[in-house]
Formats: sequence, structure tokens, C-alpha cells
Amino acid sequence: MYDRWVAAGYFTADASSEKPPFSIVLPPPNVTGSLHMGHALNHTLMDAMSRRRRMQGYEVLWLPGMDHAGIATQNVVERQLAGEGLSRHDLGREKFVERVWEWKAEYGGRILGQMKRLGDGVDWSRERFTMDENLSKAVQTVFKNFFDEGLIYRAERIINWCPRCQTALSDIEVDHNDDDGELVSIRYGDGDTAIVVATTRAETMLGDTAVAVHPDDERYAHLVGTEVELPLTGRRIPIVADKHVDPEFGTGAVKVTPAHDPNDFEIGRRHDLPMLTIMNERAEITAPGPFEGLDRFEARPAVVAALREAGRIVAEKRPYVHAVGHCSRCDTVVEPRLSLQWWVKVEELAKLAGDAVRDGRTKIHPPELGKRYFDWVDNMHDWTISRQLWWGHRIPVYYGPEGEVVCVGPDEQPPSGEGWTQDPDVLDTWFSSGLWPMSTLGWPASSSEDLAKFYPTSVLSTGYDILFFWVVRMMMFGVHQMNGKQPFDHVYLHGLIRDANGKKMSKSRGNVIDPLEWMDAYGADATRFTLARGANPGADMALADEWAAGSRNFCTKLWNATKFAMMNGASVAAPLPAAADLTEADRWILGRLGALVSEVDGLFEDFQFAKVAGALYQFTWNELCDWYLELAKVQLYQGDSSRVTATRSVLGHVLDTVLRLLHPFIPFITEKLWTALTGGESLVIASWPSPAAGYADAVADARIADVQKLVTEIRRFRADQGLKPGQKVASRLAGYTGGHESAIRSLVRLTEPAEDFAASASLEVALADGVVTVELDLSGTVDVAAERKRLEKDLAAARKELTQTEAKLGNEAFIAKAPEHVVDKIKVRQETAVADIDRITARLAALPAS
RNA sequence: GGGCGCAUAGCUCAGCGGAAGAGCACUCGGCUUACACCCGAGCGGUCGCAGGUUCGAACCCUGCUGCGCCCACCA
Repeated sequence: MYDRWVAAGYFTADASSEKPPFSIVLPPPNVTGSLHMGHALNHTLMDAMSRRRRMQGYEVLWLPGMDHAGIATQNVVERQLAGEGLSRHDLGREKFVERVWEWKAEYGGRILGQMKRLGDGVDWSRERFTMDENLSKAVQTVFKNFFDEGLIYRAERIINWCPRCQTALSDIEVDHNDDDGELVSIRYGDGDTAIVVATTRAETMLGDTAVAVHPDDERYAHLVGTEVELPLTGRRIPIVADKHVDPEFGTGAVKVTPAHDPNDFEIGRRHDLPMLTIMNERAEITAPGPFEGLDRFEARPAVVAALREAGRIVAEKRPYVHAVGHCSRCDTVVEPRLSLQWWVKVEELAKLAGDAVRDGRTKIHPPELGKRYFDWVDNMHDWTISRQLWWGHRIPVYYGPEGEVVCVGPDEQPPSGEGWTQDPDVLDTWFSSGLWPMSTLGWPASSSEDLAKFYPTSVLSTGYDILFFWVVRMMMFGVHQMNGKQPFDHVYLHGLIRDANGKKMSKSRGNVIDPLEWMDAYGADATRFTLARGANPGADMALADEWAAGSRNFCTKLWNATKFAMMNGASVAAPLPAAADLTEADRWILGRLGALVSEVDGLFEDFQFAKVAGALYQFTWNELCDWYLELAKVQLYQGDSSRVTATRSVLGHVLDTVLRLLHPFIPFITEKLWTALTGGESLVIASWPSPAAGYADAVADARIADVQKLVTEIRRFRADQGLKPGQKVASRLAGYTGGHESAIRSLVRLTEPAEDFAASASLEVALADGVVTVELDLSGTVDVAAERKRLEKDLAAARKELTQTEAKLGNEAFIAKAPEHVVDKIKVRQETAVADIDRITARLAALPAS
């Protein structure tokens, strides 16, 4: 079925169309990735939005693609090479990159096949990859533009360095965990000038170039400006005063290692301290001496031992939990490292990105999460964009023999001649994915039809967890490069998926639910519907097999209902009869259907997917199947031919509409059922329903509500009497004038009274316009004790109600201030309670003694 | 350390100023000619705790407790 949709071109967008545009770019999954629940959720919602818009007559583009995922992919291929006993250096850069492309061709993009399985209606003719020619051109163009405007610069700074991946990491590629460490106190200097510092990283003392204290700290005021001897090294280092130091912490004195700690780097800059690098890129000690060549974690105890030997440890090691940065890719402890990198200056860009949301060009749903967005854009640090990798967009900068630095634009020739070399680094993956909404639509070509038709995109849907990572970058790039035009009108943020106990899914916990397994077990439709039912904006959702089973049951229900209707001749061939020619049940369900369409539309516009799904579930099961189909049976089996024809038409129409409304969430089953029911080509290109006018009928609604109330009360009464559901009982419905008596009898198995009818039990049901007395001939089966028990329970409830309403109405302050409709409602409740008490009391009195 | 959010039926969640809701689970009764992946009936909650505002609070305010997430350069 999916292949037929694709082959028919339903998902292929036409940029020259006159229809209004609706566009979504798929957040590009990593080439190395495979479908997890988070994707399945996001894809379901994007698919639902775009299917609905397509049915509404929009020109829909849902653009798929993948991210080259620099570090992740390079790691995968390096691991593969390691299996062959090779490193990337054995191959050399060019061969290695070739190898990555081969890997991509063979193993990459597994997720694309999984997307088809889910039913994603994406435009495969426009599939993109961040390393495509045009996308690379976009990257180069932005780099050049930023370079020329001074928004990109090169500087030596402390960066997060992963000693295993051998590359710089941006802040967001570092995860902070609370790790156990040990705080060691070390005495620098001797005698009067001794000063004690505390550290968790003793090995870095080899690179200390100062000790810092707070300027107002009187304990050390006399030492500021003097020097102390740095143990183990023989070097003398100054004591400086810096406001960064917290006098309350530890001894109030800090060792300063400018080349290996971000804080110390800043102190070093302020005091013009030497930056002494004592570790190489593999985090091995390079300082000459006994520790040279040791890994940082070997060096730490070695240094401590040496210090102890020298009598420098003044306090025993103390356990200390502190936040430590880990590489988000390989979990290696990040080493702050002084290094020369390229940076994006974010201040101005972040302001542009913030303003676009502040002035409403881009709206964030749910709005509460907008605060987080501002927190981020208003406090952003400059962004390290160079990576010491081979897989990615190479930095388009060339260095000349005389120290020239030339940035080369996309259509320019690199400088040639002796001594020119290109920067070896590549750009952060987010640099290219940040351009995704523009670059995939053809930018920087100004003549791109896609760009003209589909930019700004309509909605960007993603989990709130990557609001900062990705959304903010797209906003910065988009607004800046497109003259203030935002990359998307709406940002919809869904929650994270958790397990049945609300715990985060993780491989180590072993509680991960694989959407592919769910699709095997319950089907793609049920998987999608489950996710949609849980999609409250910005709120996490807990998933368990039971939910999927429930959705599967719903799909089965829909299937059975449609099968039933078709078996009974449901059809859309003829137009719906005029309201006057329909029964009240018909008008009721059509009225409800119209209300449902409006409700669904409103909720969709507000991104309330869970509520859309809930409303459809409720209507289909509890109104259509539980009531209308049962009422329709009476017409189909007992009505005359015009009734039968009308009922078939209403059934056909209602199911036709329901299937259309459900199609965005449940595409496969609805397509199958709808084409069978209507003979139409495909639901994918069918029109979206509009609320049918002219059938809503308050009288019919009230009459059907009466039927529902009577039927429910009679069923309860029967159950209380211990009657089997199927057992037929003779009865009289005294005082019922609603016109649905035969339907009611059919639903609750009550036969017409025979000649020898003798009422042995009765039930009174209060309807809006009077009380109906249902008399049953139980011929001795009546359970008086059960009946008395039930009546006494009802009586107690009615008395409680009376007490409550009387108290309320006797409250003068309430009467004085409460709005009229509230007071009226309570008066009605009170009157009803009084009537109920009378009625029940009389019934109890009439009951034979047991 | 800072910020944000959540605490409502056994479970997962709606409701966000005017009588406590749904689905699942559970109990009871049913193979009633679409469906046992079903039908019908039922049980189940002082809406985290303590104050306050209001005629009225699950809903607004304050504090507390317990979770969760994001951000973060306290050695």
C-alpha cells in the first residue's frame, strides 16, 4: 500500500502549485541511526499534520533526509577499521573519507526503510543528506559570509577535548555527571609564606603558574604579590588576587593551571600568567620528569604519592562528589585543553534568534517552553565549530606561506602555489544541520522554486530536549541569512518517551521499547495511534504494552464496525437524505459528527494531538459503535425500505467521515476500509471533512439522551435483579412518549406486555420532561432484598444531595455573590433531590416485606 | 549552584475558580446474528503536606516535602 502511495506521487510536492504551501523538514536522523520510540512519535505527529493539510488542499512538502553526524559516524567506521587491525591514519584522510562513504552506501540510512514501515508520507524525490553538494555549498557560503562579517574567528582558548575521539567538543557535546572524586589538600611553600590549596586533579599541579586568593581575604592579604615554591618542580609561582576565588570554599586558596582549566585560563588571562601545557592530546603528561608519559589517571595517584613523600599533603584525601564533563559520544572524561579553534560569535545571532520568537514570527508550542528558549539564547557562549575529524565539511580556510589566512567562498578557487595549505579540521555537525530548512530547499541558489514556495517552513516538530541544540542554531542561521525570515512559523515540542513506570528508557536499564517490535506485534497503525494518544504538548509520556494493545483493539473495532456497516449495505453513493427524512438517531449522530469535526480541527490547530486522538476514540467507540450502530440495527432489521435506505446512507456517511478524520493517525487501515467503502482512489488525496451543517438538532439530541438514560437505568436495574443480559422480560413503559420505545425494548431485551401481564417490579426514571415508570413482569423472580438495598442506597444519596444543596442555598454570602446560572443549577439539583426522596420512599413502602 | 516543570482512582494521564473524569487494571454477569482484541453492570480518590485569598479552590498565592528535566567554570 505504501509503495502504491509513493508511486502515485501523492507525497511529491509541486513547487509550482497554486495551492497554499505547507512544509515540514524532517529533523535529520543520524546516518548511523535506527528508529527509536522518540522518532516514531515525532514522525507520527509530522505525518498526521502533513496528511491532514494535504487533505485540506495544501501543497504539502515533508522533506526527508539524514545528518552525516561527524563524530558518531567517524567512530563507527573507525571501529570497523579497528576490527581489521587498522586505524584511520593507516588509510590516510582521503581513503578514510572514501571508506565512510562506502559505509554509508552499505549500512547507512537503515532508518529510511523503517520510516516507510511507519507510513511516513515524505517526499522521497527530495531526500537530502547534509554532505550533498548543495548542502555543502550552503555550509561554505555561510562560513564565508560569517567570516567576512567577523562572526567567525579563530582563537586559542580552553576547549572541551575528548582524548579518545581526539577532537574538540562544543559545550552541548559534553554531559556533566556527578562523579566521585577526592579532594586533596597540598601545601605550597614553607614557613610563613606557606599556602594550602585543595584540588581534585592533583596531576595538574605540574602546570600551575600561580596560586589565587580572593582580593578581600585578609588571611592571605600579606602574601599577595609574593611567590611560593611549587612542590616537585622547583619552580616559583606568584600569589595573585582574583575575585573569582570563593573564600568560603576549602582553604580559600586555589591553584591556577591556565592551560588545563577554564576558570584558571580566565584568571591567567587577567593576570597575564604563563600558560603551561603539561598534557598532550591523548591526555598524557608531557612535563619533563618522573611523570612524563603517564596517562592523567595514572599520574594523579603518582603525583599525590610523590607529594606525600615530600611532606606536602596536609590533609587526608576526602571523598568529594563533583560535576565532571564526559564526551557525549564515548563517555570519556573530557579534558579541558588550551587549543586553537574556530569560533562563532553568537551574541548578535542569538539576539536575532531571540527576537524572532519575541515578536511572534516563530511561535513555540507549548508556550511555557518559550522561557527555556530565552534562557538559552540570552546566555549563549561562543560556539566552537572546528572539529579535529576527517568526516565532515572541511573548513574552507587556507593558510599561506607568509601567514596569510584566506577564506574561500563556494565559487572561488583556493589560492594555489607553494606553501598554501587548507585547514585540516572539519565543522561541527550542527553547523550543517543548522542550515537544514534553507539548504534542503535549495539555498543559496536564489532561483530555487522550493525555497520560494516552502520557506519559511510551517512547523518544526521535535522533542523539547533538542530545542537548544538544534532549533536555536537553525533560528540563528535562518534569521540572519534570510533577511530576518524565520526558518519556521511554529515550533512544536513534544515530550520524551518513558517506560510504563515513567522511567527514562535506556539501554543500560533494559527498559527500551523498540517501535519495530511494536509494529510487528500490534501493527504500524496501532503503534502510531498509541503515540498520538500520549502526545500532550511538552509533556513526557509513559508507554506500556497495554497501551499498544488498546490501540490495536481500537483498530479492530473500527474494522469490525466498517465491516458491519458494509455488510448491511452502507453506502456513500447517494447523497445524505435531508434532515426531515431521517430519524432522531440519525440526526443525533450526524450532529455529533459535525461537532467532532469542529473539535478535531480546533485541537489540531492547537497541536493537541492527544486530545484529537482521544476525541476520535471516544466518538468512534462510545457514540458510534455503542449507540448509533445498535440503534441503526433496529432500522436495518425492522424498518421499512425507505428507512433502510436512509440508514445505509447515514452509516456510509458517518464512517466515511470518521475514516477521513482518523487517517492522519491510522493511515493503513483507514485507507483499506475507505477505498472498500467508497470505491474512491485513495484516502491520502481525499478531502478533509468540513462540519456538516443542517443536521444538528437539539430535540433529537435530548430524545437520544433520554434513550441512553432509560437504557442504562434499565440495564442496571436488570443487573441488580440478577437477570441475565439476554433474558427476555415482559414490560410496560408507562409515561414514555419519546418515540423510541421499540429501540429501547430491543436494546434491553424487554418484550411487549402479554395479556396476563402482571407487574412485579418497577423502576422510575426521571427524564427531562417527566418520569417514566418501567414495569417488569418478573413472575416471581424479583429479588426483594436486592431491590430494597438498591433503593436505600439511592435514598441515602438523594438525602445527602438535599443536605448539600440546602446548605449551599442557605448561605447568604453565596447567594449574594454567585452568578445566577450557578444558583439556578443548584436549585434544580435540590428540586430533583426532593422529588427523588418522595419517589424512592414511596417505592420502599410499596415493597413487599422480605 | 541556578532555572523550569510535575505531584489527581492500583497504573498512565486529562481537568486548571463553580456538583471529582478517561483509558488500563480489578469485581460481577454475558459466546445478545460487526467485534470475547467483545458486550453490559460495578468497585475505586479528604486532587502530596501546611497555611492564605474567595461566597466557593484540584484549579490562584506563600511555605514545605518528594520526584523529573535543563543549564552550570566553585578548585
